[in-house]
Amino acid sequence: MSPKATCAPDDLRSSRDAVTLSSFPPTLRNTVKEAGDASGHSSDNLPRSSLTVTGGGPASVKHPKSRCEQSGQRGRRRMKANDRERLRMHNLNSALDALRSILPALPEDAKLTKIETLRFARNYIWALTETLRMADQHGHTQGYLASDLSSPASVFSAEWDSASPAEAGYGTSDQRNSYTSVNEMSCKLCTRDESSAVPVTFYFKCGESDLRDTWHY
DNA sequence: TAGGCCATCTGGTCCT
DNA sequence: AGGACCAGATGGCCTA
Repeated sequence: MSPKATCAPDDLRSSRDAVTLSSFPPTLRNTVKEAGDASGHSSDNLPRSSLTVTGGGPASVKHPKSRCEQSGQRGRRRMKANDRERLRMHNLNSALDALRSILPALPEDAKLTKIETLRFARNYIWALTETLRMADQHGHTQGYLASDLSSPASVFSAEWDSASPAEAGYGTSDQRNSYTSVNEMSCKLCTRDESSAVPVTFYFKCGESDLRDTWHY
């Protein structure tokens, strides 16, 4: 009942070798680049320490010399490294925002956390892949998929549901709560052309679950 | 108030 | 040598 992905999506670990801008589609790549050029000053990721020094971490304990106290070449190198690291994290957050933006629309005020975004994206990609595979099996690939494949959003409509039918009890008045606390997200994918469409509804989770927990109709 | 999430600082490691 | 990446630690903010 629970189809397993043919690929191995479990390894979400990114590495400097695997994740590069060139690995993104042009549109997303541009988005990421723009975010980088903008120093990651998105509304959600305003650098908190651009003007004030916060955090400091264990280093402030283990290494009494703070940012302000460090002097000389060592201090300058450290400050440059901090700036680079800050920008790197801003770029990473911008990329995550770009990823959120291409995922199926969420209810208002239901912004996914970082880990939820990654997990949900993985499952969403898997669901799209399965949909294509099933459409191909039914011989419906030629007509509508070929022309729209570059734009999944135009091929599929996605409807959010607070919970799967089997777990309808999870629904609460608080959408955000129902999505994140319960750790359940479901997405119904339908092809646009109902006549030739393969009706597929996926329900999957954004929590720490294996794709084996994903099921479809 | 506890717990989750996040931004930041920092030193270590690897790569160019 | 310098930059990129990573993980650990810490404090701030928010919510239940």
